[in-house]
Order: sequence, then structure tokens, then C-alpha cells
Amino acid sequence: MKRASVGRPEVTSHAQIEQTAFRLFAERGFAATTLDDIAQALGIGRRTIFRYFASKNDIPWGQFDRTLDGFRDLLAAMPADIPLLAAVGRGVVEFNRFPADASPPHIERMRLILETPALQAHSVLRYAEWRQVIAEYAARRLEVEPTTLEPQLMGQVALALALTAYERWLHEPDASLTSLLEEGMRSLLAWASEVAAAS
Amino acid sequence: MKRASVGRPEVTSHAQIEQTAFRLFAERGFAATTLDDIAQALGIGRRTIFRYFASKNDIPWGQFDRTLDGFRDLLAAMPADIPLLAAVGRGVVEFNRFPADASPPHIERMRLILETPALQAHSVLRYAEWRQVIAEYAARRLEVEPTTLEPQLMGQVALALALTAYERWLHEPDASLTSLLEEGMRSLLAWASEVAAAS
DNA sequence: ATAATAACTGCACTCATTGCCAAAATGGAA
DNA sequence: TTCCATTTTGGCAATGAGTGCAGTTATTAT
Repeated sequence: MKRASVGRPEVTSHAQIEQTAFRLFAERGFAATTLDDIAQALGIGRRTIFRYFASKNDIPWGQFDRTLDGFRDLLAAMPADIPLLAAVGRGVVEFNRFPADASPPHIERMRLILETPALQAHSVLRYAEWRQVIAEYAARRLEVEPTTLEPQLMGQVALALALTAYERWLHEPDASLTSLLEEGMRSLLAWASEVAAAS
Repeated sequence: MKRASVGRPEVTSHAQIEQTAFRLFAERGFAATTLDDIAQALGIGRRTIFRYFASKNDIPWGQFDRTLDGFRDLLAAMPADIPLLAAVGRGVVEFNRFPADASPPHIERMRLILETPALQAHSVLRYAEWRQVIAEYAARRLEVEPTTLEPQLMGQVALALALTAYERWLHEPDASLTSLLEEGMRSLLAWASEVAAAS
């Protein structure tokens, strides 16, 4: 990752490939854009793309790994005196908060990921890493192993909430992601209290 | 789908392909088994497999479409006087109830799906149909459109519960899927009531 | 026997992905 | 300047999934 002082310099970068790829995806669609197209548009070899991204499906995710570290820190900084579900809920909201002006590229990224079947499928593998971050936080608070039922469930439920909010957001870009997430959490709590009241 | 009275008879069946494929998957692994291998083992053309399954990834799912109809009926028959979340929870439990003796092939199927990265990814597309069944049920009860936030969230949360239970079940085959699902639901309700008590 | 029908399957092609390795580019050393 | 170590690039070949096309094959109906 660090810039080598010796050796042949890199001809391109993750960001450059990503940018060109997104332009082509927007023009012709994800499936109709071949890696050859992208390589040719960049003036590099097709083989070189694989030195920057593990697969075509990984291109839209770009920097997700780094983003995950921020999420971990964010959760760790959450006050321990609020209920677990509230802490995770707040963490998810904070994680997905960003200025409305900076959204356009982010909207495009998420739209591509959520609307392209091949990417919907591939993304599960990324989501698993995200869930793991939550499972580890929950496990710490519950003092159990991260692989046990409760931490895993918390990760899955948080993902359920986030995915639902994102999908609505794409259909209704005026609504803020934040309020959709909060609305989802309210619904979840309301359903649970119905059950509690009935039993 | 109906047996044609005229024309060349089918040389194989979904079940036959599925069975042979599973045997080879078990022997060499999913990725290492090519469609040519499966076709050859069956003595049919590779091309013919595509007349029965849309893709290699679809083979492990076999009859899921038909299963989904049963799930729809099951939810529709759920009493309307119990809370929505309880009804969905009970529906999911019932849907996944099956005799412990009949499990072995089902375990193998789920293990393959849940442990093979390519299948984990592909399965999202199947899960989406499953979630849709729940979303439609929830929408009917809530008297809103199935595409709105609440029904969609209910589908996602139910899937979160089911996936968590299945994953635990694979690691701990002695535990019944039913009790894992119920344990998950109890955890979810407990977390929600913590939040309710704190606010 | 012939026709109609429905399924099977070989052929050729596209495209993602991977292993292998020679070529290219650069800073530093001799 | 020339040579060397280092690092990246990218061509080549091979594998395997997926797809359109067209000819072949097995049955039933006339």
C-alpha cells in the first residue's frame, strides 16, 4: 500500500479505475460493461485491473474496508449505559449519516449495488464483514462469544434495518436516510411492545 | 411443467440432476465440480442441465419455488388477532419445522448453501422472494403497500432471525431449529423491552 | 409411413477469472 | 553512464459458466 521508492511506478489507482468504471456502468449498465471496456478506456491492460480489484463485482465497493474501521471505532465509543439495541441502532444511524450535498456519488454507488442483481448477490460477502463488527460489539457487551446466537442476531437485525432504509431511500431520495432508519427502529420497537402487551 | 403426451420424453429430471450434483459436491466440493462433470456422471449433455436449472448456483435450491407457496398459505392461515410480529415469528417457526429424521438431506442442503461463498451470495436472490411473501402478509395486515418501509422491514427482520438460527444450527446440530428460532425471538423482544424501559 | 411435437445436445462464442512469466520503468550503486 | 534490484505491468493461454442457434432424436397422432 505504501508508495515504493523503487520499482516501476503504478500506472493507475483504485480511485481512477473506480471512476472510469462508474462512468461506463452509468452509460451502458453494469452487465454490458466488460473489463476490456474499462481497461481500454483507461489505456491499461485488462490483467492490471485484477491487481487492484479482486473481481468486477468488487469495483463498486472500493474503499469499504477502511470504512469498516471507522464503524468499529464509532461503536466502541458508544455509551455503555444505554440499552444494547439502542446503542447499535444509534451506531447504525451515525455510521450512515453524511452531508446531503456529498450524497450524489454515494447515492449512485448504493443504487448500483442495490439494483444490480449480480452486485446484490456479491454484496452479502461484504455485509458479512459489517455484521461481524456489530457482533463483536454485542458480544463484548453481553460477555459472550461473538459466534453465539445473540451477537449474530444483533448483526443480522441491524443489517435488516439498514438495508430496508437504504432501499426505501433509493425509491424516495427526498427522505433522509437517518429518518428512515429511525422510523424503522420505531416500528421494530412498536411491534415488540405489541407482543409484550399481548402475552 | 405438465407431462406432455407428445414429443420426445425427458431424459432426466430436476431431482435426478440435484441428486447427482449433490453427490459430486460432497465428493469434490462445489467449486471443483464442473457442469461437465455433472453432465457426464448423468450421461446427458451439459447443455441439457441448463434446461432444468438456470445456473449452477440454482441447483442446490431445487424446489424452493413450490416451498414458497406453502409458506404463503401458512401465513395466510395465521390468526389475525395475535400481534403481527408474533404471527410472522410463528409462521417462520412453522415453516422451518420438520421431523428430525427427515433432516439429514435438508442439513446437507443448508450446509452447502450457507458454507459455500458462491452460494451464500447467490442465495440473496432467493431470500428476496421469501421476504416478499412476508412483506405481502404484513402489508395486508397493516393495510399499506408491500413496498413501504414497514412490510419490507418485517421481511428483512424475519430473514435475519431465520438466517441466524440456521447458522447456529449448523454449528450445533443437536439444538432444534425451532428452539433456536424461538430463542432468537425472545432475545429480540428482550432487547426491545430494555429500550422501552429506558426511554 | 408420415407429420407434428417436444426435448436433447453439439458448436461456437462471450466473458470473468487465474497462473505464469517476460517486459518495462525506476532509483540507487558501481 | 551502465548495471542491478525491485516492483508493476500486461500479454498469453487455459478453465469454466452461461447463451444463442440449429440440427438431431424420440414419441404420439393421423
